[in-house]
Amino acid sequence: MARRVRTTPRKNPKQDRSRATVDAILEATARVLAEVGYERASTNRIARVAGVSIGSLYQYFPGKEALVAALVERHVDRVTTLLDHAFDRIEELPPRHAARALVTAVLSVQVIDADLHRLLVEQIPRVGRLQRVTHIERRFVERTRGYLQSHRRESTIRNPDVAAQLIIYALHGILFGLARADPAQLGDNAVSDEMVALVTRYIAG
Amino acid sequence: MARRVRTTPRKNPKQDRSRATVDAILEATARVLAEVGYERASTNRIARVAGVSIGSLYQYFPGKEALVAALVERHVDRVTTLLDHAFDRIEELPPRHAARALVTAVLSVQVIDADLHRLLVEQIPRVGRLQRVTHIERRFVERTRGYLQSHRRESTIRNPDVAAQLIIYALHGILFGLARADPAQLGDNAVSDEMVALVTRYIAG
Amino acid sequence: MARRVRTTPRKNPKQDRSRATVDAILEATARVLAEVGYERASTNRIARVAGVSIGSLYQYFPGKEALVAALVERHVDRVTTLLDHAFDRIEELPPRHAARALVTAVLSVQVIDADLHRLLVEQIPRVGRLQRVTHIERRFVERTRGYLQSHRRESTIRNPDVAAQLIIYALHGILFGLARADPAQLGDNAVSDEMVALVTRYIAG
Amino acid sequence: MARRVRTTPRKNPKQDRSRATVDAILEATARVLAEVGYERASTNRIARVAGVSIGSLYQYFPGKEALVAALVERHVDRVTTLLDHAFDRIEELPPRHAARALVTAVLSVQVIDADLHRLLVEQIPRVGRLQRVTHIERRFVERTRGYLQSHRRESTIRNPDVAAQLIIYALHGILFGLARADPAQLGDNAVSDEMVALVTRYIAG
DNA sequence: AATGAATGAGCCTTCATTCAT
DNA sequence: CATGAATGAAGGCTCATTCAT
Repeated sequence: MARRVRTTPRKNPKQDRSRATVDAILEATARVLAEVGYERASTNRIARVAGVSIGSLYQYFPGKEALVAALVERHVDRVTTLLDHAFDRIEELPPRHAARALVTAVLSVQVIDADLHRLLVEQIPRVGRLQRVTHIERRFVERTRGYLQSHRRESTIRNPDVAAQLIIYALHGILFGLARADPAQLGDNAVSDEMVALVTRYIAG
Repeated sequence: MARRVRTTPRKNPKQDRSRATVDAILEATARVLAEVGYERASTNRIARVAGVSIGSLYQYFPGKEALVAALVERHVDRVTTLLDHAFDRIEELPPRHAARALVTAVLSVQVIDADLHRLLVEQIPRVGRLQRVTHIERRFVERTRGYLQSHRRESTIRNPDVAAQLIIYALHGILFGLARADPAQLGDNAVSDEMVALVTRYIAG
Repeated sequence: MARRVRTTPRKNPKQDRSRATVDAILEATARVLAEVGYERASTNRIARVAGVSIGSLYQYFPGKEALVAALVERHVDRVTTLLDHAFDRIEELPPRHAARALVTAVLSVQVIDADLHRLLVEQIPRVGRLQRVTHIERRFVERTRGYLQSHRRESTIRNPDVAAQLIIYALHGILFGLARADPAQLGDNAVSDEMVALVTRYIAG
Repeated sequence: MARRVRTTPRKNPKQDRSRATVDAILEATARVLAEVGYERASTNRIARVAGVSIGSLYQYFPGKEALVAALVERHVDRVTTLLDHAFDRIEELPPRHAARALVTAVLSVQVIDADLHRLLVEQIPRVGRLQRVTHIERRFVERTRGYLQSHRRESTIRNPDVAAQLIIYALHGILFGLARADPAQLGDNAVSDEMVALVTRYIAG
């Protein structure tokens, strides 16, 4: 179904000049992706937007997939970091407050780079190893399960495995559903309060 | 940003032979889309798979986008019909039971044509008018809001507008989250029960 | 050392129009090859010279190698036919006269398409299956050995295996040596007489 | 037809380090040429194999053709030297023995650098001044003619001009014919004896 | 209507070559 | 002198689309 194509960078930039080039290329990739989508994003276009020759682009990345893969990598790293810190705090809280912290954490993913995140999740064909985007999700699920397990006594949840998935997928779905329907709502307190209510009633019944 | 291209069928098949041709083409489109993705699905390939000459294909569809659009159209129609019937029944039920009926309805979307649905939602670049896929979602939200409003007295929901969105997006997210993570769970009763619990506690909390 | 690339034609021309296209392409391939050599012969250039779009070229041939392979095929077929007829006659002759007939046959290869033959033998990188050019040579050797064996009694040759190779390679070498140094000599009777002498003394010495 | 490109080295290595660099580059050129052929031999690749930066390569050679030209030059020089010494001895011999000495000399070309020789003769596009490879051949012919002329009395040859060409081209052809068909035979005494017989009968017939 | 040959814009990619460091 | 980042012309190839038959 999919030819395997190398998606790892070709060389690690050693000099400052090259690092700048690589950055410009990735920045341009994100922009072009946002503007015209994966399909219509061509390496030539990306190079042009980056203000870099097509040759330079290929010096560092073996193709379009690699560009996106690098972008994903970077984004996943950032989000994972953010997320782990958030959960370190949540761990200590009782369900009532954990729910709000959780919702806040999920919403904050948008903050890092809202457009990019949607882009990467929605627009990228799920070819091969790009699935790393779902890594974030798995990690969210993992930590949520951990929480539900250790707070079993204070919670109505009897099946942490399933519940953790439902919670995360639900929040994720809400996030993107709202983004699709009307992004403005994402900043609305009434909305986040309602999200908190949804989760609170579920886990603290 | 996007060339406007005609995406409506060129002619309505009046004769049976034509209808058969059109069907073969759409079927082939779905298959090829599933096999290689939108980007690498070529009209020539689709024509070949359909056992039809490329010329004939263009006789009925003005281009690749139109093929996908027609596929979407067909799918949306089917799902919408299914959905409307489901909601006609839900309307009558009290929140406790409505929750289960709703979950069932949402899960049944998968039943119609699981792969196609995911395909259309995930893989199709959001170019222009393909957003019609989200039509289904909007309709679900609409009817859910209707339900919440008319059953306000029996429910804890105070903000039907927001709540309807959360519920639908949440269920949608769960549907696809599970499909991504482990499709087998979709048939698991423990899972659907938990989904029901999530919704029930929220609206009948 | 060499990526394997398909070198067989993509489709067999069914209509007259396509046959004409294929012919034009092959003719152009030969011309371009002669003009600029294999390395600098680009598919785009060939298409241009053929008065055909690059797309058409790729409709029939998957790449440069395939073009040359087709050319080789055609040439080899022609030469092989010519050669077999010549040997049918030689078979009957005593060594003295066989030598002249052989020299004539070898020289006649030039007649079919002198430039093309040199081109194919000399200029084509010996990638993979292009070695079919040497098919001609092997066949010449084969039939010469057959002759030497069946005429053993009238000849001084004791080792037909080696001798057949020497004779053919020698004549081949002379052919191309003269062509390189001064093609005009190829039509000179003094030269062909001397070639006959060389072979005659060797086998009927 | 061919852009004129400088093919002479840019500077003469004066220091030992430079000479080592140049040698490494030429060695790498030969290796890469043998591995992937002229067409796919890139200067970057050669530089990498030579363990030298691409910049350094261009410090000494103005381009790819120059690399090959230098290689040719070196090879031609070596072979010419070898050949001249051989002929100095042949000059003194009567035809019977001269034939063997000649065959030995021709075969010894292979010894110097068999692969390289074939490479240079066969694979190098006949662009422009690379024809210098044929220089060797011309020189062989020259000296053979000289021999035939001065030994006219002991020989059956009446036309030294033509005969010299035939002999050299024949031996050359045999050399490469055998190399193509089965290189192992090149070391076989039965084969060299037969080559001697071919020449002996011709000139001393 | 159906066919499929032909088209050519445009994408991906390589590689000889330059030049600032 | 050496380095290697950067360049961009040019080639290979695909594929949406048209149109003569």
